[in-house]
This record gives sequence, structure tokens and C-alpha cells, in this order.
Amino acid sequence: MNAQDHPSPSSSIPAIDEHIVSFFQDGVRMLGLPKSVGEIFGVLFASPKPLTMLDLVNRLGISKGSASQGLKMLRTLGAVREVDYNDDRKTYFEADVELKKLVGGFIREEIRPHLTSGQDKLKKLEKELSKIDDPELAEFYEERIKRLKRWSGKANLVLPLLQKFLGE
Amino acid sequence: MNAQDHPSPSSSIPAIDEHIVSFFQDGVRMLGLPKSVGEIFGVLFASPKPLTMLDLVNRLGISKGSASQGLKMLRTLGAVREVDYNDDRKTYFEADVELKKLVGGFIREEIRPHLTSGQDKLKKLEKELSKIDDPELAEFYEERIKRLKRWSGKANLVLPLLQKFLGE
DNA sequence: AAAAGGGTTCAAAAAAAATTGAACCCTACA
DNA sequence: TGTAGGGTTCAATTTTTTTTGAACCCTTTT
Repeated sequence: MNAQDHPSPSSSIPAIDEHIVSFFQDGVRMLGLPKSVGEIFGVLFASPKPLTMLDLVNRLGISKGSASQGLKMLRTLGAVREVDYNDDRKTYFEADVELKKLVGGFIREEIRPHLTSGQDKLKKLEKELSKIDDPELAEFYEERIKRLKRWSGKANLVLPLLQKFLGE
Repeated sequence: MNAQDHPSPSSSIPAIDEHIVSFFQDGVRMLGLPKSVGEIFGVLFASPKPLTMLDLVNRLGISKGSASQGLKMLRTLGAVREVDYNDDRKTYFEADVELKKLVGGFIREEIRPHLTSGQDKLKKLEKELSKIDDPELAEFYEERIKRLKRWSGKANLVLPLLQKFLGE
């Protein structure tokens, strides 16, 4: 059987693993990541031994491309790590199960960039503010912008707190 | 001009409003909500006076359908409220600018349901666990499930904290 | 009672996001 | 040097999500 024709998931997935995978399929959707990423993480999380990319392709019935990209994303999130194993040529992966690290990676990769770009937008907003001459309107916008800045500040404060709280 | 042929956004949007709208377009994407929802909220947030649905259609160049659905979502999130104004037949809307309420609505509508369904899945997972007879494997899965439960518990604890912290 | 205005619904269309798989690249080794 | 295995890339395809707009409902006005 060719790895490229992704068959239906191999029967080697035990029922319990399917439940775990389904858990992460949902979990990851809540975070706005692709389903396949959750599936991959789920299979790794449910495996007592490290797995190769090809193992994932076979167990999940996804394409090599998907597996490769999903693993890449999981690595940059710090949710999965390469491990030495079996000393053959393949790369083996294992799930990182520390909530702290998962949360940290998600914040770093998916949240911070948004907050940063939001802060840039706020700067531009303030420049526009100075161009308004109707003083009543200017006051209104000033209040709104102040509010947005407060939100942005809070978001920046809350992230480290979150990380701290979730760090085991 | 017919309201149904949504024209390009009317020139009545001042530059500063466009910046505010763009701020929320992004903000809302980070939360996994449709862009139009962010735009609608942005226009309302940037307006000193309440607006009707038709105002939104005109300013943003979106369809009546989009505006209606977007407003519906924003109302159920508690991000927008109907106000009496101008006592004509139309319904007027205004943005709710209390971070507390926005966060609360988002948690209630978008996060809690996921957590709840996650907890259901955990219950099912535990049932599967009892079916495993290899004791070594059972131990492994047990550890994993315990971990998932810990995560789930933490998530449930952190939400009220978050709300509290963000409540002005 | 008809018409007009405001609003909602939902099937169809459009847009956006995820997935596929063929074409590659690289390294090991025959 | 050639070729096989493992892995990545990215244009094309598929799937999912969002948006549209026509049909409709309800209420007010004439």
C-alpha cells in the first residue's frame, strides 16, 4: 500500500485513542487551529512511544503534506518535539504534555502578534485624532481611544498572569 | 439607490472610523468571529449616536442579511444593545463598551460550550479506560487522562479569574 | 385593505481556509 | 554515480465558513 493514497484510518487505532483524538479535534478548533493539527497532537498524546510522520499518515489517513505541515505548526508552538529513537533515519515525534509550554507557545505564536498589530493600529488612530477639528467630536473619539488603549494594556497584563496560573 | 445593492462604503465614514473598524476587524478574527461582525461593532463603537441596521448597511457596504445576522450575534454576545432613540419605527443600536461585559459574553457563548463538551468527552474516555486489560498500557492511559482532567479543571478555574481581572 | 418600511430567514454564491499530491530536495548507501 | 527513503513545498482542489439577496413576515400608514 502506498503512503500517498491515504487509506481510511488503520484499524490499529484503539477506541480509546479515537476518543482522545476527538477530544483534541474540538479543543484545537476552539483555538482556531486546523482540525488535522488537533488530530496529530491527539495521536501523539495517546501514544506511549514516539511516532514518525508516516505513522501519523497511516493512523489518521491524512496526506504526507498535511502531516508535514501540521507537525511543523506543532513544533513552532512547542507542542511536539523531535526525539531520538530506534536510531534509524526517520524523525520521531512525541507530544509535549506540559500545559505551561502549550499555553506559552500558543500565546507567543497566536496571540502576541495580534496584540502587537493592535498596538500599531492604536498609534495610527491617535494620529488621526489630531486631525479632527470639531472639539466635541474630538472629545468623543478621545474617550474611545483611551478605552481601546486600556483594553490593550489589560490584555498585555493578563497574558503573563494566565501563563503563571496555568504553569502547573 | 436601493439598499439591496450594497454600494461601496459611503464616503460618510471618516478616516478615523475606518481605522477603528480595521482595529476590530482584526480583533474579532483573533477570537474566531466573522469579519463583518467586527466591522459592525467597529462602526457602532466609533459612532457618538446610535445607528440603525440600514445605517450599517450603508456605511459598510454589506448586505441587509449580513447586518441582521451580525447584529444578532453581537446582541447574544452582549456586545451591542438596542436603544430608544428618535422615536421612529426603526431599531437603533449602540455598542456596549464595558470590557467586562464583552469578555463575559464571549466566555459564555464561545468558550463554556467547548469546555462542557470537553468534559463530556472525558467522561466517555474514562469508560474506555476500564476496557483495557494490558496493565502497563492502562497505567499509561490513566496518567494521560488524569492530565486532561487537570487541564480541564484549570480552564474552568481560570475563566472566572479572567473575568474578574478584566472587570474594569 | 393595500402599500410601504423595517427586519429576518435561508438556499445559493462567494470567499477563505484546509488538504491533497506531484514535484522537489537532501542524505545515506549500494 | 544512481537510486531509494524521508521529508518539504506549493499550486490545485476540496471543504468550510461567510456573505448575499430574494422571499417572506409583521407593523404602521394611507
